[in-house]
Amino acid sequence: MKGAAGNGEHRRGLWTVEEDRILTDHVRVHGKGKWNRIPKLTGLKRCGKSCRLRWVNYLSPGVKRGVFSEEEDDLIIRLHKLLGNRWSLIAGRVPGRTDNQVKNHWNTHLSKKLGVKQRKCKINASSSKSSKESGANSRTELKSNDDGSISCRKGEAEIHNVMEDSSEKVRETTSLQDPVLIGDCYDNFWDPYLCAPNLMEFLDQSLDLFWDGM
DNA sequence: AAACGCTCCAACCGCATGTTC
DNA sequence: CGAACATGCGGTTGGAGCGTT
Repeated sequence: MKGAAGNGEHRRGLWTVEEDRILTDHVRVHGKGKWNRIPKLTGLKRCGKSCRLRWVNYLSPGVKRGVFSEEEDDLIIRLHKLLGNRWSLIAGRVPGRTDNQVKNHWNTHLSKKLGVKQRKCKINASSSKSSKESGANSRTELKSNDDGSISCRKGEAEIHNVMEDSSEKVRETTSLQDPVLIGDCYDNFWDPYLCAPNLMEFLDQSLDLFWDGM
């Protein structure tokens, strides 16, 4: 692992079964949050950030393991086309999947599958710079529900806004002449559905159907 | 069997934003 | 109001595991 030397206070690298058990027990009793206090309270030699990440990406009961289904792939591809590399937003729309999972899956499978060039897209704010420059609006408030599902309030609103913007752009461009791709990083990948005027309606319906089938 | 290369994904880092005091 | 702390995000790294030579 990167910086394996560490500072002596915190362990790094893969989590052991025992560490997982300690963290899980702690979260069961005290709930999520106050991650920085966990090392002190439990004796875990992990930093708070590491504890949070381990819980969110692996130990949380809402996290789905295993291979991505065709439906999930399709959903991610569509959302990525709209949102770019805003993994938390995308993950918020893919039940049971975390931003890290979605990001890894995209980088290792989907980007190859689609032949996506690893360059910045114009309007999707995919780079960390551009998303950071967009300020608070780019932030997502993810909340784990009691049933283990994940909701995303700010993200929901933003997806809505992005879809509106995209839909508007589509209307503008399609009324002129040839359709223009939302992002310029998709070669040979043109999805007529995403460029329909009723883009948002279509996507929301797709998502509803998708979740109904889960 | 050993060496090598490649793939995949868990985990880390830096930074921005949000919250508390 | 501002500093300190907490949380969350996206990019990146590195090592385990697997296939190939």
